Order: sequence, then structure tokens, then C-alpha cells
Amino acid sequence: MTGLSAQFTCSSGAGLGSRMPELPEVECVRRSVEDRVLGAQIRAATVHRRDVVCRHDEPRGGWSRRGKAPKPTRYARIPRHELGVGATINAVHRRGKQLAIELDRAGALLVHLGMTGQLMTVAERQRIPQTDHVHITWRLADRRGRLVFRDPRRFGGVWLYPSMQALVHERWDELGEDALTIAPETLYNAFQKTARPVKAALLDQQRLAGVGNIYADECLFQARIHPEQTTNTLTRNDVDNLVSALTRILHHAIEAGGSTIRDYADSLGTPGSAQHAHAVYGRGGEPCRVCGGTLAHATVAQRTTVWCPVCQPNP
DNA sequence: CACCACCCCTGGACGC
DNA sequence: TGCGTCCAGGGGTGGT
Repeated sequence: MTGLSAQFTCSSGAGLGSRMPELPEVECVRRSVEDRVLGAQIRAATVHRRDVVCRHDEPRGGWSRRGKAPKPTRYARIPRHELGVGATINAVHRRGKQLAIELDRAGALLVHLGMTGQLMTVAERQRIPQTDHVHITWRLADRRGRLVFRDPRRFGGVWLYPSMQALVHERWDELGEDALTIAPETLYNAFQKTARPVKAALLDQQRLAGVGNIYADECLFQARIHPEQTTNTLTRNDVDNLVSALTRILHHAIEAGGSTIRDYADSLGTPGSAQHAHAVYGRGGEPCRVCGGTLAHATVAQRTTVWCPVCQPNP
């Protein structure tokens, strides 16, 4: 792999068809971006698509209001300082699948990668590898290069807050505990209060932040729990096993540099090391690697769900 | 309040 | 080769 592509190895959120940004991918992006932009001053910012940027007190443009996208001219122009121009990057935080770039001068940028978002750092004399679907570019002072937000499907976006405190109060306080650090007792107590399918509860970011479709299926398989079992019928032991599987899988994925969907070789240059990381995700109809039975698949909570009917019986 | 269906978007896979 | 169709996914919104 060349030095140029290595620059994008970990800061890529989701190459199309390669990596979907769930918690481990977002954490990898956080670490990589923080490494490269900490202490850098933002010299300029260019918004190429106004509707992926949202000021903290304005409604999200485009799709949030049922197909009635406001015309671009309806957007107020964003003052440069709200985009961070003139400020210095103090930290990059993560909660669930969201990133926050904390600035001095009290501002903060919330970055949501959605399905296909990327937050990339590009060195001073490097070219941006894919310039289509680049929506925001921040130019850093002192030849620190650029920070680029790219998102072909535009499920992601960037929200601007006047302070890190405002961001936390308006956004992160609404999220559940982070999936990397949740205590089994917390999840068990939340599960006792509801009769939803456990798969739906795992995907509910207000209950547990950071779990998406891939890791929900994977941790249910590891914990031998049927995705449609209702949460209030899970025993404390079940939830202990679930949290243990979840944190184990997430940590492992972070160490591996994020999850792998198809072309691991393409995004990391080390073919083969993680193709077999997913035991069930994307394997409906294929044999279970534990018992050899055929993996079942169905739609649960509006998401394709794969499980082993033998290893994960529904009591 | 709790839960769930629908919808936003694009590109890759696949069939013909 | 090209065209059409289906599918993937997070999460906001509005309906039940």
C-alpha cells in the first residue's frame, strides 16, 4: 500500500462497499483524526452542499420534513466562525456513532457519518482521492493539510454548536450509554421495562448508543439469544452474556481497524485477516459455523436479521 | 409514552 | 455492454 492510501486507511469512515461506520469504525476515525488535527487552527472552511450542514437551532434540511426539501436559497448563509474558522481543534470525542470536534473559542462540530460518510485528513500537498460527494472542506493553518467530510448517500451530516456543552446537552444527553462501556446492570434494568424484540432494543440509540445492524446480529449470536426474544424475558445471565459478547466484539473490531464487509484488502491493504470476523451478518442461508445448521434470515425491526435457529432458540 | 412504519439517498450486485 | 431493478443502512418524523 502506498503512503498516500495509508493516509486514508483509518480516517475513512465508509468506503462504498467496504466499511460501514458503526461504533468501531467511528472510534478508528476519531483516533486517526485526533492524531492528525489536534492543536491545528482552522484557517478556512468551504461548504459545497449546504443541506448536509445544520446550525444547531435550525431544522435539518432535505429529508427531515417528508420529501419537502427546502430550496438551497432558503438556507441562511453560515457565518465563518460557526464553521470553526479561526478556532483551534482541542479534542475529538465520540459517543455511540457520533463524533464531536471540540474547538477552543467554545464552538463544537458534530459529525454523523450515517451509512457512507467519511471524515478524512488530507496532507498539505496530497490530492483528495475522491472529490465527488465532498460536502465540506476545512483548511488548516501551518501546513497541517485539510479535513474533509464526504458522504455519497448523505445520510450523514455536520451540525454546528456554539459550545461543546450545548452539543452534549442537545444531542448526547439524549443517547443511551455508550456500547463500549455499558454496565450489564444498566442494560438489564432498561430491558426489564419493555417487551420489544431484543434486536430492536439494541438498535435503539436512546437506550444504547453505538450498536448498528452488524454488531447487533453478531453479539446476539455470540450470546445465543434469538433476535425476536422480548427484552423483559431475558435473564440477568442472558444480559451479562450479551454485554460481554458485545464489548468483546466491539473491542476486537476496533483493534482490527473497523469492520469488514467486502473488500478488506482494498481499504487496509492486508487481505484476508478479517473476512471471517462476521459469524452471521450477511450469511443468511449459509451454514452456521458452530453447528452447521442453516442460518435463518428475516426482517426484524426494519432491518435484515440473520441468526442460527439451533444456537439461538426463542424460548 | 412506547413502539413502529416509512422515508431520505446512491451505487453496487445481479439478471437479462 | 447496457439497462433496469433491487437492496443496503441510521435515524427523524409522524401515526397508531
